[in-house]
Amino acid sequence: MTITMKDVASKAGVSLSTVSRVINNSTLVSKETTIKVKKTIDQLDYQINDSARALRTNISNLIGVIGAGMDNPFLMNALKSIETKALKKNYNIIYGDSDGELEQELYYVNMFKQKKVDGLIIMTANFSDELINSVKRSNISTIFASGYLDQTDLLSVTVNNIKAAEDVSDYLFDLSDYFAIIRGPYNDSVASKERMQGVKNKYKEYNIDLKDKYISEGNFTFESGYKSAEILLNNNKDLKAIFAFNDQMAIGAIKYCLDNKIKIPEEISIVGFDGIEASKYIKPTLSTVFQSGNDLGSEIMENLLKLMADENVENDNIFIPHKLIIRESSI
Amino acid sequence: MTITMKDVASKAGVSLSTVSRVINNSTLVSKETTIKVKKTIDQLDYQINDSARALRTNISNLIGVIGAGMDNPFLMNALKSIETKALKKNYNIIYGDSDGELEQELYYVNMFKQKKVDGLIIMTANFSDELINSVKRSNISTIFASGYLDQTDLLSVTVNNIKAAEDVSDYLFDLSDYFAIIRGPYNDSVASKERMQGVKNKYKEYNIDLKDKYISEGNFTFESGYKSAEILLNNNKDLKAIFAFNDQMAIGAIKYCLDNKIKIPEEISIVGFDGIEASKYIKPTLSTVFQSGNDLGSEIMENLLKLMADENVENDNIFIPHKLIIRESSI
DNA sequence: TAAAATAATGAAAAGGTTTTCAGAAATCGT
DNA sequence: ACGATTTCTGAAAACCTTTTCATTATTTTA
Repeated sequence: MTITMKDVASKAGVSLSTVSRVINNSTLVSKETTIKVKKTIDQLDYQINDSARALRTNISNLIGVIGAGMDNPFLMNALKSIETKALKKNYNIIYGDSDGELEQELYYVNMFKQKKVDGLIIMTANFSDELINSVKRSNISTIFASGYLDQTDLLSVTVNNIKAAEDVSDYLFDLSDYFAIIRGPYNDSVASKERMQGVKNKYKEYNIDLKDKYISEGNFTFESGYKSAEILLNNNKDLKAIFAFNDQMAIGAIKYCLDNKIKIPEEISIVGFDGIEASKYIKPTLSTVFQSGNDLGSEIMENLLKLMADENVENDNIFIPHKLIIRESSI
Repeated sequence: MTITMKDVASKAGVSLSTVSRVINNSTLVSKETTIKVKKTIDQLDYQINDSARALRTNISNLIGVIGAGMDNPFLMNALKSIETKALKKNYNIIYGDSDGELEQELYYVNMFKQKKVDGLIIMTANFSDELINSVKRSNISTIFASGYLDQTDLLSVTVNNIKAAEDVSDYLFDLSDYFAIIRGPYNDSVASKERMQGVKNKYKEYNIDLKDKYISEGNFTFESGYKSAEILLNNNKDLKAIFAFNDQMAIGAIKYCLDNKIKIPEEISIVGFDGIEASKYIKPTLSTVFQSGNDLGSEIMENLLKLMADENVENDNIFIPHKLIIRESSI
């Protein structure tokens, strides 16, 4: 039923090989033949069978991406950028969202192995050993992109979470004797872990005790930010500043303050992380660490392409720029 | 280099066919052989070659989705739901974002044809004739999901944009003699067109003149909402209500009002569309037409699976529920 | 117990490409 | 004008599965 190269060949009166050559822009076919074949391809509305091609060439033109959280605008910006870059090189993105479930992640890695993806991008919240091992065994060119990796044989692209958190800490210590933190899930997020590290570094540097009651665990949602703000403000009567590990939680925290007539930034300063578009359009506008999803995506793809081409990649851990942007939610 | 079924077969001391049978859970292989083969598969870490399988079976286990706007949380919710449902049936999602470019869309349809996707979901902003024709020619089971389609041989799943806009109109006419609209791009969005139709219906029903100056064209971004609010408020001194065709634009409009000390809802009521999570966390909270991305995704997949299984689908145009939710931004 | 049915296995074809190898036709150099 | 290149084309193998058909071994039936 479906039209194959064979049909094209016989209709055009040439051999299979010739048709294939035309399709792949081989130089060794005469101009007239090329035209003739192309015309028949159009006439028959012939479509390449990518499975057959992939089988033969061992190239799938597929890049697998495993991520956590399609409700995360920053991640989606990065994904969009990845997709755009990929398409330019004729790669299609095959995306699997794990929702943070390890089992899902492993399942996806397996599926992607079977699909023989040419490259793999891991943007999961956490990098479990099982995941890393499964990826390593696969021998697929892979970029990790939620945080730093200490394994020298693996490549990561990420914002410098530690440094960024240190920047925020420095800024907030200027405003107040201490500040509270709305972090991500304790065991499930590299980014959260790293940002926490940055905070700890600064608390230590300034010799200030980082008490447990300064810290609340959220899960990167608006709602968890709202609830965390309530807890933190109740437990710390003189609290003057909160650092939330993403913008959604920061916005949730702001909402809690507004609902409870707590003045921002007069009574409390709030800083987020990511710099999503919405952070500019809430009132008060949100102070936040801006990182560009576009930057992340570009850097990921650039390096992945190098990796796939077996070129040397200069650095194990690549950082994208970040910038603390002060807006109305902090003073 | 790569391990194939042949390797498994010879190591396990059985034939190729037997290995294949074990992998595909055929009943006609003895218990012992099954165990033996499975063990060797584990030992060798054998992975199926999906290209070969797809070539042979003509089933790719791939579902193509073409969408516009990964920065649209509602769309992403739907996509997430699609993906979850798909995975349960062992389908992988291959997503292409067109950014509203027709050329991109056609390109993706072509790529997906070549990849021999088993099903196709079109969530682009607009359904151009070219796109529709290309899809039709492909003979791939397809669901359209941004708006209603009058072609009886195609299936669409969408919120009832017309009815929803009528609901909002009725509500706003209760508040004020007229209201302004922030719509989507003129030619590029079915949803916008349909919602506009709903508005027009009600203006007509109540015999009110829908003046051009009541309408501003946005592009579904925060920023365009902000700018549109400025234009509308400047051109209509006694304006009491604005209907924005999505939540982002509504939030942008709110921001403009707050920036300019225009009281919401006392001086102006604002209603959005979609009911994204953020609409609950801005201040004032946003009145909006809620539709569930989850509903949309489920309904799409359910019908797509039926379509792919050649089952009859009862309805050409399937509507998912919507609900006008009144919050603080309107009275 | 012999014939018939069932269960388990293997050999081989088919699916649609790409690519190597060989060969024919055309062009070149001298 | 002849052999040597160069240009173009075709035949056939290979990629890795699934599946049909045939075959052997086992169990059932009368």
